Amino acid sequence: MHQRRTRTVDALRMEDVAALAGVSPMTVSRTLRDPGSVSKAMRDRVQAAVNDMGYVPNRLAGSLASQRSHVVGLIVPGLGDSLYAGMAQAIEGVLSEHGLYLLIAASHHDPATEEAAIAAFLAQRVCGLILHSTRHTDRAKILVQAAAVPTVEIGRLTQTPLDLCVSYSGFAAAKAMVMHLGGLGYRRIGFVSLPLRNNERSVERRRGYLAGLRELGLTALPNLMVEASPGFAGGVDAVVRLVQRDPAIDAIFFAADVMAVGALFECQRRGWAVPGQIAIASFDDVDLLSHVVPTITSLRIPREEIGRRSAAMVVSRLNGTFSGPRIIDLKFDVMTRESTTRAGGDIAP
Amino acid sequence: MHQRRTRTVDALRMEDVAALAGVSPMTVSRTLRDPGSVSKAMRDRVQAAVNDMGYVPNRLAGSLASQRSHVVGLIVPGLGDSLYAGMAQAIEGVLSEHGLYLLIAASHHDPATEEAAIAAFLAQRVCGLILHSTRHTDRAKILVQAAAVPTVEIGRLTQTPLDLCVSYSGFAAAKAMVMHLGGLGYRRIGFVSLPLRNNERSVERRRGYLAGLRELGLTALPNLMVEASPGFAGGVDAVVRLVQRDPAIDAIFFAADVMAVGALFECQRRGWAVPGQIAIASFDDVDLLSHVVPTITSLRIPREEIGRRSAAMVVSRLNGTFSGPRIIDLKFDVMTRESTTRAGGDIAP
DNA sequence: CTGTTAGCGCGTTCAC
DNA sequence: GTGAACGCGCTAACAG
Repeated sequence: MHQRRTRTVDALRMEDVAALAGVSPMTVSRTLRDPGSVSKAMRDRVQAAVNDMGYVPNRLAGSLASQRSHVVGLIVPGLGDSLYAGMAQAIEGVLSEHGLYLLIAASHHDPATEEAAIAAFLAQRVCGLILHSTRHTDRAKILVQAAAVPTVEIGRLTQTPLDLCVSYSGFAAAKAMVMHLGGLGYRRIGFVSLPLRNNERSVERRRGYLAGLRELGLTALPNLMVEASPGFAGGVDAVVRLVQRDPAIDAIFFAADVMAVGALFECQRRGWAVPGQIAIASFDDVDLLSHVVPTITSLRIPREEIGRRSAAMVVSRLNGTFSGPRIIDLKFDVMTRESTTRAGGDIAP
Repeated sequence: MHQRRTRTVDALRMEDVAALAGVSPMTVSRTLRDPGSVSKAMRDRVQAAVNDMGYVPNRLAGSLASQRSHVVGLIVPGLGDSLYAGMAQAIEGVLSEHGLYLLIAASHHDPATEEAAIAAFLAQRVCGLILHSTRHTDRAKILVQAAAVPTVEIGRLTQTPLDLCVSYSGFAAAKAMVMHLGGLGYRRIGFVSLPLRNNERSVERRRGYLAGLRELGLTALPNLMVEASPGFAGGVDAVVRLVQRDPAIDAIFFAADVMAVGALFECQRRGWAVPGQIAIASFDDVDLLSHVVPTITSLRIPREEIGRRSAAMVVSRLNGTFSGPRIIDLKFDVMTRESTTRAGGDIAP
């Protein structure tokens, strides 16, 4: 015969609280989840017992029973980059207002790593998923769609999201900046890209650059395009290479903010005037850009808004109050600053 | 009579996989958790069935049954600050190597908010807790200790941790920097603090500053100490206030990196020579400090190591392989850079 | 408004 | 090396 297994664990259960309060466990459960559904007398008795004992409900058991969890999964390339950290911060803020928690994993721009994280999160039965990447393995797509959990992709505006998408057009943004530089009179506009491998966003920005040139009637010169590693060092390296290849270059558009700042500092060290000899423009408006001397012209990307809206979409899907488009195209702005000012005066006619 | 509740949910269970593979659910469970404990023939049959069906196990149920979860909770002031984001990144890296996941919440430097997050995480039955703050409400302390879950505090070196602590001494670091500046010959050394309210780390750094002055035989002058808000703007504001109060000030030590950079830019705008008229030193070595012109002298804080070590401590506690001290005091370094170079030559005798 | 019953999908424990 | 029974702690569904 089996011997009845006895509880060796010391964590309190609802039953214990119920016993102290002299009610059934069900009343405790209701009191905790929906105090309004219980009479005031009961509620007070239960609350007192909960406080006295220091009872902490087991949400694992609750989620299993109710088939509903309170955890949203977020997968970003990494938290080291302030762009992703800022989005995560905004997401966490919205979720915590709604009693939801945030599980985070890093994909390191690798679809296989992302797939593993998705599988792990679905195993944890997350109630929603926010993915930075828009590029997934086939199995990842199948898993997400089978799980039928609200899923928002945020890294890029895709017309074929797994479910929902909130982002901005990197193509349009890059193009707008090139047009802006052209409007200021710049003609030899260089472009510094992030690594294009496994990164559709980089590719998209580069396409925007090329489209901008075309619209301006300028020829894309291979000498004016380089790929650089992220970070200050990448920008330093890139500006030096570009000027060596084409000393007549008059503006450089960097596909990421930190690179632009690194390049600016390198110009200062070498005595290259910014603006004057070289104008500098950047993507993705971090605080730093409006504090350096000179301040750097850049694109203001709605990163906090992407975070908030994506979290809000998950929340409204869970509430059943979702309505509106599945794809949200947020706007960006060109922030004109000192680093692109023309010598003589202002905007060319 | 009760009608037997029928499963309306479509998620697969082990039973389904087991049926397809022609084995018992138990064999599926074992195959997934410990493939070595099952014969190769069984293992292959089960794996095939799992893949065919796209089965994703339910870890909520698993954790409930085994009384063991795979989720670690992290509570930081916020993810917006790159310091915390960097730690979170390092923690996530170590945890994911060990099959653990990271739940994150922001405390916004508020003990009550922290308490709520701790309670929520314990309700989710996290298997470990990493807390940035070392200041907690009484109830938070009781909850953590009752949960008996490995807990690491990382924001500050405390001699009375809830359980474990990995950090560095902010007092010793601030003092070391002041001594360093004194050694370079600076005598009117100003100090810019972060808000002191609800922030033991700020208080500790300020104590270190005062101790350094004392050791140098210098008097602490109220005019040389200001409190500023974090961020570039705080630094801009602080440097201006300090110079107005005491035009003879020869060095300023900022208790946070971004403030120091903001101050440097403001000096450039106003034509105050750095170094020369004012030397600038900073706390907490972000990349930016070694890229600006001039580069900024600062303290290199072992933030990644704090992240890695704290996660490793949780992991080893879970493994039962933990040994070693409960409090780990990591070392910092003074990084001497251009912003504190003396006019004539180098270090004073 | 409150209590009873019957699982949620697994892992533990034991027997084979 | 494999299977059967039982319960982890909670909530859904229903009866009163």
